[in-house]
Amino acid sequence: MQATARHDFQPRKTPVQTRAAVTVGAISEATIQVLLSDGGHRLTTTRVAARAGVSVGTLYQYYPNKQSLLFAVLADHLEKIAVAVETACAQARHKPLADMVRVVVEAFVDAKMERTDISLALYQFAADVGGPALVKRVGLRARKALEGMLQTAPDIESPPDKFAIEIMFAAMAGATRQVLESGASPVMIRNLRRHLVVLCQSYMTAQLANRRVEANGPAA
Amino acid sequence: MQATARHDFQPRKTPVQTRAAVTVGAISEATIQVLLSDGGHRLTTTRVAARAGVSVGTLYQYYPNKQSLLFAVLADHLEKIAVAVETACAQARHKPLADMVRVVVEAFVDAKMERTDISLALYQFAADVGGPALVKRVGLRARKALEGMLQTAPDIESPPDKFAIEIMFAAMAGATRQVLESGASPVMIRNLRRHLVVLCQSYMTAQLANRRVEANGPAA
DNA sequence: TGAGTTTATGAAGAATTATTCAGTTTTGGA
DNA sequence: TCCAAAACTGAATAATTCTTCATAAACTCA
Repeated sequence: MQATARHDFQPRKTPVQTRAAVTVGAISEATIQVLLSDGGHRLTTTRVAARAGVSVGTLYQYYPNKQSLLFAVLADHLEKIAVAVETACAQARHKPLADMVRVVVEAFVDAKMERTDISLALYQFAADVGGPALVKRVGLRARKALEGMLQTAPDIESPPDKFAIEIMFAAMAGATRQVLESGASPVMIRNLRRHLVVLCQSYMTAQLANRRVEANGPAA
Repeated sequence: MQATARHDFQPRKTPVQTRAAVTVGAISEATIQVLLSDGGHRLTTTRVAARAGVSVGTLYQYYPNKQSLLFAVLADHLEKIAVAVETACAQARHKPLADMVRVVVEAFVDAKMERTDISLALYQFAADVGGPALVKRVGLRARKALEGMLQTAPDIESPPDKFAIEIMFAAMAGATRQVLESGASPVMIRNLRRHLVVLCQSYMTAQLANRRVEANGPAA
């Protein structure tokens, strides 16, 4: 299969002519198509090329190996999630805590659900394809954005600490994934969106209250 | 690769002699070992057999194909999780709501973290190996146990509805997974355990309060 | 138009892998 | 001790799959 470096996730060359750009786009889309229709372990470079309407050779002209192809698609998807969260955080600055949480959670769930199929299909590759590093980086961006936003909340004394933010993000992302993977019905998804807001809001306030208690009198 | 039925997850035959039982155990253990040391896509039947100290033929005497091998290991792991949650639910009956939640969450996190490595390694196969069905079944068992326990809570008017329970479970399981996969430090894990209790507790009470408000005067 | 560059082709090569089965060894009871 | 059942062996088989490369087509712009 592969014998050389397995950390070569970078594209081999970038398209110059329009024709090539179209090709690369088609290959990307075909990757997702195959992933969805044929499943993870039937995704072969030949099949992707066929679905994209090009030959295998063409595929290898832009991606040095199969992994880099999946890496590109995964990176693309995660970028959208990150942008959605960052945008939401920017918009909700200086609003009350409850509003902040609602806006962010809804933005996240919506972004994730817009292409449920892709989220789902990509998860199974994350491990082999440099996904953990990507996921970690996106998580960091999201938490940074959250932190910045929360510091502008007018109705709390001091912003939540990093752990609380990390937990909230993990709960939000994890619960969404969990529900997705267990074959969520549309009803369930709508409920998820609503309940996840309540969950994050109540956790944030509870966490702040706890901290105040601990500060005033530990073990009291 | 495989050409016949791909839903044949059942073992081919069960050991009679002690020797065979030892062999099957060794194969199970070797599967995990290889999964951890070599990674998911380098897990081959030959490699597993070698690590177990037997020949490939022996492996195929008990498992009809590679998938059934992984299925068995996954089922084993999930069974432990399910039992942990059910036991916790049984123990916490008739206690106050907050205690119930704490006991269950801690039991879940502990069970999951006892063999962090296995949890992590197995997730990447869940999709291809009949995992979703297994996961769904375990989730159902867990939620059933939770529901039964919550009905005995002395300090609430009426037990939470099924959606709330489902969300709580998703948040608990999902957040744990999320933290695990992002390379959790021991400190982070300890914090997860503590914060997840707060998160679930506050969600449960908030959810109950919301329901009361909605019942008394919707859109007020 | 035409030379030079970019892009596309797809059969062939090299490796790997899941699975079988005919034959050998071991076991446990009569 | 002896033998039938159980367990084990591992080379061979039959598929797949990734990746390359020599060749051909398409495009750009002077």
